[in-house]
Amino acid sequence: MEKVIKKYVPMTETAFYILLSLTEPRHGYGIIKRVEEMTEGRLTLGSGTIYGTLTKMQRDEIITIYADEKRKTIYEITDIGKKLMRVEMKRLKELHNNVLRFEGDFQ
Amino acid sequence: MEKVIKKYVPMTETAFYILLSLTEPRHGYGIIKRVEEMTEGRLTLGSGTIYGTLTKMQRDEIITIYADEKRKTIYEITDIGKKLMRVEMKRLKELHNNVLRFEGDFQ
DNA sequence: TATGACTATATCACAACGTGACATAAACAT
DNA sequence: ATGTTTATGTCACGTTGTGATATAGTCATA
Repeated sequence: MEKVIKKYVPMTETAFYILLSLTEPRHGYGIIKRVEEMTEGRLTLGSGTIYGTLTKMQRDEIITIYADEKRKTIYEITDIGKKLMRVEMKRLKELHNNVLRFEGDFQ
Repeated sequence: MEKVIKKYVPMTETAFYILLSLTEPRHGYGIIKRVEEMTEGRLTLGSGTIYGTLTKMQRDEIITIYADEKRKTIYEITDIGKKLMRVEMKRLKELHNNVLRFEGDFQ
């Protein structure tokens, strides 16, 4: 297990949705809009969050630059990033199982 | 929507499992053991995490003291805490739906 | 009865994270 | 021209989880 996966799991909701939006290459602003769409407006990422996180993820080789246009830096997910997502998704399934198991106790 | 719910959602995995373990009243150390059990050993909470979080949650009336024995302070979840858990569980279901929708893209 | 393992709580410094404010500027429609 | 949207970046701030450190009671066993 790569060290970087331990570092990123458990992932924050923010980081998870950023990576989930990279099913195809996108730039920062495009990610913000895509996350809004996927969460039906519930989640709007701040500019500090998105550009800070993208820089950090690029440093850790979770994502990489796909294209560098004048006013857009477009990122794509790497193979390490995909592996990270598989691990995180497994954790989210465990979480979901526990939700189903115990939700009756909180009604 | 109570202010405290906005403050606690999205919840960290740690906070979520602490509350999920309170399907019945427990003390700090008992919560640590219960969370280990629920996650099959994956998650062991540090002492700083558990006692810090319990103090904070008590201050915010998410949990309350159920019994105060010599060497054990036993907590239970409040009605506000249960409502918070219902909101958080709804969010986790949205997350899980998105996992199912897009997991194929990360294989 | 001493020894070690386990139970139980508490505090502290530290690093990491998300956030909004602020700044800058290009693109585009009215 | 004017305002809105697109687009990126930096910064200070508060919150969080964590492990180290400390303290101490309980319990089995050698």
